Amino acid sequence: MPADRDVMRAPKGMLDVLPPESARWIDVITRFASRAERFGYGLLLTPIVDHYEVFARVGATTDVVRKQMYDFVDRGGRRLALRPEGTAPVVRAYVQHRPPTPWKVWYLAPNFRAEQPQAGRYRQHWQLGAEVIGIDDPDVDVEIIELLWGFYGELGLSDVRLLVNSMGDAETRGRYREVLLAYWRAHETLLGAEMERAEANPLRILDSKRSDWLDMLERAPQLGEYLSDASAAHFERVQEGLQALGIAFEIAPRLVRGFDYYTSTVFELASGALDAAQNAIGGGGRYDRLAQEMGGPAAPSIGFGSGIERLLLACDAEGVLPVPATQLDAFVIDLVGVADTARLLAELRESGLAADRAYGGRSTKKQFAAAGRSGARWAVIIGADEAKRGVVAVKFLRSEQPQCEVRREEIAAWLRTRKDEAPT
RNA sequence: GUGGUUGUAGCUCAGUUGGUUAGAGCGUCGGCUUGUGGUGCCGAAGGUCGCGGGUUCGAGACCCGUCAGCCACCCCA
Repeated sequence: MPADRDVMRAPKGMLDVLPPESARWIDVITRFASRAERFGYGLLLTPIVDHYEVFARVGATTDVVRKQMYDFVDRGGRRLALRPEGTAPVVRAYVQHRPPTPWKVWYLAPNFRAEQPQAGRYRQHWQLGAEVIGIDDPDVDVEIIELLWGFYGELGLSDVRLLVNSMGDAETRGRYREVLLAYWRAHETLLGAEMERAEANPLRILDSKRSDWLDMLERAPQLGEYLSDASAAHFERVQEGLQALGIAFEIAPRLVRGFDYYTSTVFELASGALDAAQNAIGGGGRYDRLAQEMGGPAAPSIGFGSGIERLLLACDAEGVLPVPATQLDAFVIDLVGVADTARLLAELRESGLAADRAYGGRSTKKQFAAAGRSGARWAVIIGADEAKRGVVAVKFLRSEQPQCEVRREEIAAWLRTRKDEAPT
């Protein structure tokens, strides 16, 4: 049996998010939810586990599926897996329920991948994402990128690069694959042990970060040259749409991304403030055949995922989205142990004010210290003398205004009025 | 999964060529006569030196293993 100290802690590569840091999560999630709803997307909630096959369909050469999945057999003998990525469950839900298209949904969900953890790379990480199922209009590609791009702007991020590319359709990819494979074979010496990987999935080598391959990669044949007329036209319209909205992008010919299901438009948003290898804060693309591959109707689709942990690292690096200051309005201080404290506190809270107190019969001094630490705007003091006269004392904790008295029955309304007048 | 690096109180870190009861700052708690916070002064709690083994008369310091964080590859958000 392992010792408590080894086991009474979050599993490797997984995080606890404590207050006050967690307040930033509320902030990020709320902004995304509000923006997505404004764009006409509705929240989709799917189970945290799905049948193994749902993810297996994502692709046989997709690493996330092949060697990073947390899968298990449940008590009914079903093979299930913790969700390793966000798109497959959405498409599965589409295939199952057949909602009218275009089906526009957003989601917030944890993903699980058993990889080697690092800062910005966790075994459980949370993604905010959006998908549009059942339409291949390039305007949708533009909209989905705009949804994500503008979200980063709303968070205050400015050092973000948008990389776009087109993977083409199945036929172009097949042709390109062969060309690329021939090219890798010509560089077999340089590839060495990685030649096996190159044979299995020639595209995967393209976005390698190895410096000794840089020259070889730059000279490699480019996918763009092999695009069909239809694919090229689609990609062209996406670029025009982005330009029309003033969204700055770069074409990244070697951007191929790690999921087999991608076709046509793919994109990635990289934070320039993160110099680590984990600088991709969001990414996605088209997957025009996935619904069919899951046994559903033809439903060309596009979507993206954005990792919350990385997003927050990028915010830290840019010095934006600080931990929000406390929102506490009032701190109730009980100087004489009167029974009214709980009642007064309840009144304030029920009237919509954020209010708190100290516990355990602390001394006056300690209660004021706690009030100061809490960041509350006012201390509402119940003393023997005041209670006798039917009033409470109000002290301003964030300014030098003199302390005043307010009638006991009016205190909630009194604080509400002042809170609404000057919300600081 | 591969390679590298780090690991001392809740947090950030000291800890001299291995040598007695392991330190500081911040934070927490308490006190400075019990009705007024943020500053000040005093005090306290809090550490199996990540864990296990080894070398040694003696290990927080050295060696091996292991776990965890971090970095690169890989992959990706």
